[in-house]
Amino acid sequence: MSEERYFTISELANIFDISSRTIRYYEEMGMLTSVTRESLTKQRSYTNTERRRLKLILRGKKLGFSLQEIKEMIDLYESNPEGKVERERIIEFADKKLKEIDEQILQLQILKEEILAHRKRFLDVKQT
Amino acid sequence: MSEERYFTISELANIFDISSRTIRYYEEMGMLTSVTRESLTKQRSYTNTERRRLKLILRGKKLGFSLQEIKEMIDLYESNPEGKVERERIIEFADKKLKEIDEQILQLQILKEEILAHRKRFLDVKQT
DNA sequence: ATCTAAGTGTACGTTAACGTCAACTTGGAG
DNA sequence: CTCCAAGTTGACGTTAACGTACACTTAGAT
Repeated sequence: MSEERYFTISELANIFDISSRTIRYYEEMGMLTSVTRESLTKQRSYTNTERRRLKLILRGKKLGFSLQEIKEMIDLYESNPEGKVERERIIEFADKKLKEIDEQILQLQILKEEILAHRKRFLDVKQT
Repeated sequence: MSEERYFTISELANIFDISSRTIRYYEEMGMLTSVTRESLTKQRSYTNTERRRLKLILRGKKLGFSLQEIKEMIDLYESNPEGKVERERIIEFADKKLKEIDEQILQLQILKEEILAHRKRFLDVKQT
């Protein structure tokens, strides 16, 4: 399953419709790690793994999370916890995030209802 | 039903756990209108209507919308459309927002599933 | 009337998340 | 080898959404 497909920075940028600068910025922030092939080259190269990470980051952004929050999630997501304490910390964090997400979904549903109600009021008014 | 309860700026700030500066900023942006009582006083006074608006704004923020987006929604929400064209524009806007919200809910559910799966993996590992 | 906590306008400061520009370096087509 | 589009590293610019500081003004308890 090891597809050794490599992406240049502008390829990734095009795929996700963002700028190269943005990708470099994410790397600068430690949210992305480019695979500089054997340090022979100075240009960045990305694998499918990075592609997926980028997708994760962008989804997080769309959902209103800050880059810092996203970084925290990804870091935990990819950490390999040694002891029991570490694992418990992760579980705890996950539960916290799940609660936040549920709350967010709930709020979105409320907003949705309100917009629907509002929309209906305008449909009802057939004549001025 | 006309409860003539008035709020000072810091009362509202305390209620929503934000700063007075933030409220003034929202007003400056045209998202909030203080009721300066008969222009006798120079201090702001808010009614329950403004309280609700503020709640709307803060919910929007929590959901990742920018103040500009929230302003657009509120403006449309409170506009009294004259003609048919105006009403249609509002319906259209509402439908667009509803789609966005549904998409956002979907993305949140996906994220939720991923976190749950990840969480499960750590629960499964009982012994190191 | 007075005093003080709360409010006001004005203005400059701050942080996140990039945009933009300049002065190079790199790599692949011809 | 030669070129040039694409990439790189700084560094400074920008915008949204407030924070903060200052020099007043206002309101309400005493």
